[in-house]
Amino acid sequence: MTGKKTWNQHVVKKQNKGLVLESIKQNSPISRADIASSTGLNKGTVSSLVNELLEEKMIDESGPGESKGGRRPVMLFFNQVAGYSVGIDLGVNYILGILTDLRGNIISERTSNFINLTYEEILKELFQVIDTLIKSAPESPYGIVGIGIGVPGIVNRDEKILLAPNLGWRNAELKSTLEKKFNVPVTIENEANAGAYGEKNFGIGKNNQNIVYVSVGIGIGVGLILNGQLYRGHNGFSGEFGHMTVEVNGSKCRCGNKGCWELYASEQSLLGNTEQSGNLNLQTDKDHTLETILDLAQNGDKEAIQRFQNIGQYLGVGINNIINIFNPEQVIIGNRMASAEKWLKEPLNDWIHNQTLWFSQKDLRIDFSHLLTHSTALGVAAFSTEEFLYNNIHKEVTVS
Amino acid sequence: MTGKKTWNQHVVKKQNKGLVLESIKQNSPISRADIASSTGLNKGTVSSLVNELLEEKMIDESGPGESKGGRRPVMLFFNQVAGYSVGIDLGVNYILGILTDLRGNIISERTSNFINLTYEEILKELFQVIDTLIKSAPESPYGIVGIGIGVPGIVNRDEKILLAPNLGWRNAELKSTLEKKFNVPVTIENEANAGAYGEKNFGIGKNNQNIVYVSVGIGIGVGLILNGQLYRGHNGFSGEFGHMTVEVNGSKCRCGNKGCWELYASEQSLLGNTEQSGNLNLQTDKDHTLETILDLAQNGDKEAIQRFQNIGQYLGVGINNIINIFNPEQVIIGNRMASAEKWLKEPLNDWIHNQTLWFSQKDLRIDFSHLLTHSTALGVAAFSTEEFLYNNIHKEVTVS
DNA sequence: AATTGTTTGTCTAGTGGATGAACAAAGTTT
DNA sequence: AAACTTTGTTCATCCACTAGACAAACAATT
Repeated sequence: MTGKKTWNQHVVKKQNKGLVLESIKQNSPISRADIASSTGLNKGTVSSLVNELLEEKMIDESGPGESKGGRRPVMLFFNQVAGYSVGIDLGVNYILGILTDLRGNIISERTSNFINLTYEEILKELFQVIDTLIKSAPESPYGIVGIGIGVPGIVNRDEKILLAPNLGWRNAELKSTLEKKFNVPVTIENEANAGAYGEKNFGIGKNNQNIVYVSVGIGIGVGLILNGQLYRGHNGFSGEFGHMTVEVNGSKCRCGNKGCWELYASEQSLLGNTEQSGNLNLQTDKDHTLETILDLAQNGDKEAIQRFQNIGQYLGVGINNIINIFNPEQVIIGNRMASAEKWLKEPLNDWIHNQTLWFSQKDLRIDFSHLLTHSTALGVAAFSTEEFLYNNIHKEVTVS
Repeated sequence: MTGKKTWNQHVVKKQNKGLVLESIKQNSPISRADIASSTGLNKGTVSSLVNELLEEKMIDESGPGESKGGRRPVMLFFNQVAGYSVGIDLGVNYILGILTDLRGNIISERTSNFINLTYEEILKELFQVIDTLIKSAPESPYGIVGIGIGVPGIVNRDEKILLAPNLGWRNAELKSTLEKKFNVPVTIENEANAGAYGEKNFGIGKNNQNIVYVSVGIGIGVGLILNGQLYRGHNGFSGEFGHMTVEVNGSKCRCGNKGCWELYASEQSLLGNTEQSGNLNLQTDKDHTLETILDLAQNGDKEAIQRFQNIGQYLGVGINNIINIFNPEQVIIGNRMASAEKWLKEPLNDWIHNQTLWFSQKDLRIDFSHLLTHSTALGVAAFSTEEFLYNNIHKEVTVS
């Protein structure tokens, strides 16, 4: 019988200050008077909160703006370069690292590709990527506000990596290792969850409150934004849609189950590693990657196109289930497979239009990510940024 | 850019008062001092809030309790008879109505069975049930605090019934009709959502924050409690799991789709109305109901038992998907089919233990409802109660 | 150019609610 | 009986928001 917090005026102030900051971030340039009328707060309250934010260098004052028939307003801007955030997409055979400002603009980027490295070797590579990114950050009042890592695996509520099958990791304590080394807050999150968060904040999912993000790569992961916030499940590992049964008597999956969705609708299926890829026989049938098959399709290869269309349809099967379950506003298809939008879109939409209950199709959007491979890195970077913006503004920080 | 609320001391007071009331409701009898230490609020604050609640007759003071080595405390009780709530489970061929006190204890109950009535006839029946229940309520300070109706259909965010296929309703404005007639707040909710809420508040789902409630009757509906609160989806109609695809090339469903879960795991399948019920031929094969088949199974009829086991397994298929998706703490199987727990349990558990990812099985409970057919009515009654308890305690109410 | 009215932003007094400490009442323990 | 504990109230204080007055800065009108 705890967990519940008492409420006092400190909470009120923190919330209102966050509200003012949010208002400036979303609508800058904006005057104090406009903030007061749009938030409903008193002019005086806004004035004092704005002054605190100015002292903390979270916002900037510019010269006077346009008059609306009276005294000219002082325009306020969100200081997006008050600090920087590091976001890492840790893939099976690559690291994609970015440095973003507080608005999520990518300031610098660094990638590293590898095959079959051990945990220690990947860690070394990771340290190097992060080091380079941190060094590339311009001088700023708050410096690096945090590091976020997106991983293809199961992360529990304590941000411990329980299992990352494709990396061969188990029970990795990455968070504490990194926090000790870099001395900033570190967030570890599942790749699909982070991608969903990235799309909500910077991508095509802006302003939507109920989003299902389907990350289609080697496997399939799903990130859920429900009622405007990321849903993680009881232990932190929701969204394991990849192992949803779509054929009760289908092929065997390495998870032990049969007929799992990701056998039919992921890169695995495309590359012909499963029975389901069927009789197709793409020339040599070996050494193909998503990229080479994309090239073939681009050049009109019927077999390649057929494979994509097949995947599109199976994506439809699973997404249909998801829609009936969640009644989302939007479904976003992201990660590597999103590059094949051109061939996936039609069979996918066809399946859904024919199969989904009519009332669930109302107001429903199905989109392909525009951030493509950057959703995850942007998402994890945003975790740190948000944490910094709305949980640290009440502290008495000495600004350099 | 609205929707967000400003925070002021009124909100703080309302929240704290709710916290105190909740504390008394959960832990009565309890003293003011204990409330202060368990909530973290100041003794003085608790004292003044408690006195307001006493004036409002929401709580009662009893005589002194046991001393812990000093002055004896004054014990406080939640006044569960300060008002009453009406909850209705509106089924396809029955109405189950209950009157509950503020703790969800059933005070009186009334059912009505019918076949093939028109909307107007059902309405008339409904009015009569509600009237009887209201008249059965003892004298109390607040009287009837609200009426809740659970319906087997799609309810949107404005609580309009968009579609109730088995009732043959479309676009029914039940809420306003009832509010005009009875002049109290009315809540309309989907039957499975209400059932989930009922189980969380009064049933086997108490104290769990992430619950999936599977209502198995003629169809299958699912109610979701995520992060401790009911998730309704963007337009209010999440949980249409009944039409989740479990066999891509399965039998045709009336929804237009193929291989829907509810064809294989609901009463429909049990009663032999679908291809899936297979070669079984239960004597006459007609005029059977869930109850008669239960009787047969009870008497050791192998065919009947086989049918239940078959359904148990298919329940496992769908629930397995649900677990992988939501990583819930608990799955509750409710509604009419829950009576067959004895035969369903084993095949269901077997399937899940074999098929579900190991990490999702951690801390997972699979339970059958004990409230049985009462989950929904209790749930909708609780909507009104909760609304009354935590949104009306700040008003200046004149208590009779 | 003077007047009038509007908009912006600050300042001050006032309000509501939480807090901490003092205190009385009513116990138990020694 | 004296000393200590626990309970619950009271009161002065603190803190954040609000209302309203006010000055500064501007546009529109005369």
